Amino acid sequence: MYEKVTLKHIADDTGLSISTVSRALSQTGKISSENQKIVFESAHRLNYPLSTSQTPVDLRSSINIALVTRHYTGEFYASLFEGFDKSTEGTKITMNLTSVSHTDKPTIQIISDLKNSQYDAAVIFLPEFTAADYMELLEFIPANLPIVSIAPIANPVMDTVTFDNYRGGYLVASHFEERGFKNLGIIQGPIKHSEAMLRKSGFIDYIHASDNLNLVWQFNGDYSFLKGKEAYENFKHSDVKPDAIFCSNDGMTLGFMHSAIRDGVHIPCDVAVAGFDDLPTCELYTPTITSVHTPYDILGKKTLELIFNRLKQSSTVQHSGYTSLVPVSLSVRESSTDLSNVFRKYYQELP
Amino acid sequence: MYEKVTLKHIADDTGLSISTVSRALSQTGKISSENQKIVFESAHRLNYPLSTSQTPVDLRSSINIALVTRHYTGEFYASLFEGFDKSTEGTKITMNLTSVSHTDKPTIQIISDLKNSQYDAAVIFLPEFTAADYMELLEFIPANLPIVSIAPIANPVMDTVTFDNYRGGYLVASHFEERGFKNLGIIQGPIKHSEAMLRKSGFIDYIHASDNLNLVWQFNGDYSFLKGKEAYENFKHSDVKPDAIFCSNDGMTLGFMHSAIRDGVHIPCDVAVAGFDDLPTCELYTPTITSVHTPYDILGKKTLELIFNRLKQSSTVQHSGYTSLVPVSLSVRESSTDLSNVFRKYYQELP
DNA sequence: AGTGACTCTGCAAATTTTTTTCATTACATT
DNA sequence: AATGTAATGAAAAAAATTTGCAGAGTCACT
Repeated sequence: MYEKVTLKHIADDTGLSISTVSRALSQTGKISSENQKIVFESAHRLNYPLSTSQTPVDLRSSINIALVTRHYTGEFYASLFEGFDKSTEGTKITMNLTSVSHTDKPTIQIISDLKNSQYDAAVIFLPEFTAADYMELLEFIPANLPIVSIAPIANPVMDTVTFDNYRGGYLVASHFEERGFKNLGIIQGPIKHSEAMLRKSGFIDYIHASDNLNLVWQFNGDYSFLKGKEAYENFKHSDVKPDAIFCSNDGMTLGFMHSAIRDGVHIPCDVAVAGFDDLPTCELYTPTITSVHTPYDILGKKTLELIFNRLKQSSTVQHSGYTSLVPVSLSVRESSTDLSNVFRKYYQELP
Repeated sequence: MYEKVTLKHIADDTGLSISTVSRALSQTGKISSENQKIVFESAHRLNYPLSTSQTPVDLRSSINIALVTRHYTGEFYASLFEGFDKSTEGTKITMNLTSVSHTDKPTIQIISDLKNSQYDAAVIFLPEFTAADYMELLEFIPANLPIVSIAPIANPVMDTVTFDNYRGGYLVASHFEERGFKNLGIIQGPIKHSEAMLRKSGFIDYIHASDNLNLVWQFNGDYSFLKGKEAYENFKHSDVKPDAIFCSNDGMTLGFMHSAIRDGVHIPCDVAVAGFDDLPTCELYTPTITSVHTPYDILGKKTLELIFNRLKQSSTVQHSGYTSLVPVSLSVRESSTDLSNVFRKYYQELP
């Protein structure tokens, strides 16, 4: 059995009197800020039961933020988390990855419970959430738990920080034009995902605005590797073949290329390819893959700034629905540029 | 300002008397187990300040376990976390990924602090930790915070659950022999990592025990993609060339293959390759990559079992240094088997 | 140097919260 | 029906926390 921790313990620990400790913890004025800091530090160290957020933000030794997502396999989530983690560098913020995949509890319940598990705020990435889900979430979460979404929604009901998906698609089309491709194709993401539609729109809008480009092939994907392979089969049997294809995410890019290469299709000579997400694999694959680069560390930095400000104001939480877009860029690689003989030799002298 | 939550609130909430609530929370006998459960549930819901682990394990609504690692980029960590998360399915355990990378705090400090952040236990994966580090860690961590390591150590001072790395290397050599390869090579991992040495030993011991096999080439790596590329350069200029190479992890496998393919080397015809970790990429690469499969979900399940038992005993924590090995298998793919013309066509008709 | 306004602190009293004692009830066993 | 046991609430006791008050510094101004 643990002995109960009381003000007396903290008083002994800090050398102050019980009254001073009490005043420090209950924040009823008349206390020097140094001593207040000392008392909170001691209270935390001795494990005095303080309900969450009883400690003012600037006196905390650390701020805990949960990153809530659904799936985890693959590089995408590793990159996402790494970006957030990197952006906590030099701050007293601690990021934690929390799962909503392998559990019976409803997602909204999990997020609401964060408050009781010493979390100060939550970043949610749940692209499959509908407007109704968001509304329900807003109702249930504790009022003093700031939440920021990093998945775009058509009609944002809470603060959102997300990549400029529209511009990503736009950049790809522009790059294809620059490279001299004329007939373009797209493997789009799930229709219900807002960001998939934005990527598509950016791509198509550029094509329509240009005199040189035509959209000649389209395929509905779901972001999975296997759908990418399916897309290739569709492409293979299509009458009109695009010169260049924009895949809405790298998972499908990899699937498409995997099948294509096995079929003797040369990328980019036969068909050029560009993806979205710029996963580490893009640089490691053969050929290396052109992809829209999404700087997770900047996304993280922006998001944490937003949360930090929200925590400081503390008072009323407004889920204003303000969206902030993080710019993306294009990492141009071999899969969309003319190859300077890189693979000419490859497998040539085989029997 | 939040109103302070007292026993009275819980009494009103549950319909019980203050005395009963007090008895339930302080666990001084004479209380029915149903009511105790009800009281704890209510206390949690109303956010009554309970210092961590004041609630007995079987009455908790959830158990929080932290997975502490250093790096995060790449699929390896995503797979690791996914495995753990999967193994919490159907339990009331919640896993969280915690970083020790991007922070000024010393690692040991972070782990010690977990107790204060409502964590009930920790799983640590810190391959670079030395015996001295582990000893120091054991001294500093709170006595009632069970810790299990999932990185092998030569002389384990705390409970360890890890893959059978030795057997992994052994399996690869055995597979190479079966395939008819004679002269083998190895790109080994960092000498300071215990598991890297085990992988190497398993591989080499099999070779020595066999009459058909010779070890003709060796390279010291560090698990990075770039070292894999370096390894290829070394291989390229080496006089004796192995028929088949075991790369101690998939990062280096990818680096080696990347350079080799660009140099017109055919894998597996010119040189066969097998890796370790069986990352998702192994199946997506061209050619697909043979690799030692490490079942993270089973590792997770084993680890969580261990922790759960430890939490139930609660009393004295013994860091017994008991090691438990999770079996690995070999995922055989194209990079080490004779290719049935898969790439014959590829790039053949280029000018 | 003296004065007053101010802040911060500790002691002790006041108040609140929690624990314990004790009587009562319900229910099972003999 | 008598006895024993466990669980509970009311009230008393104990413990913990907050508050009133006085004193000690500090600082600006005379």
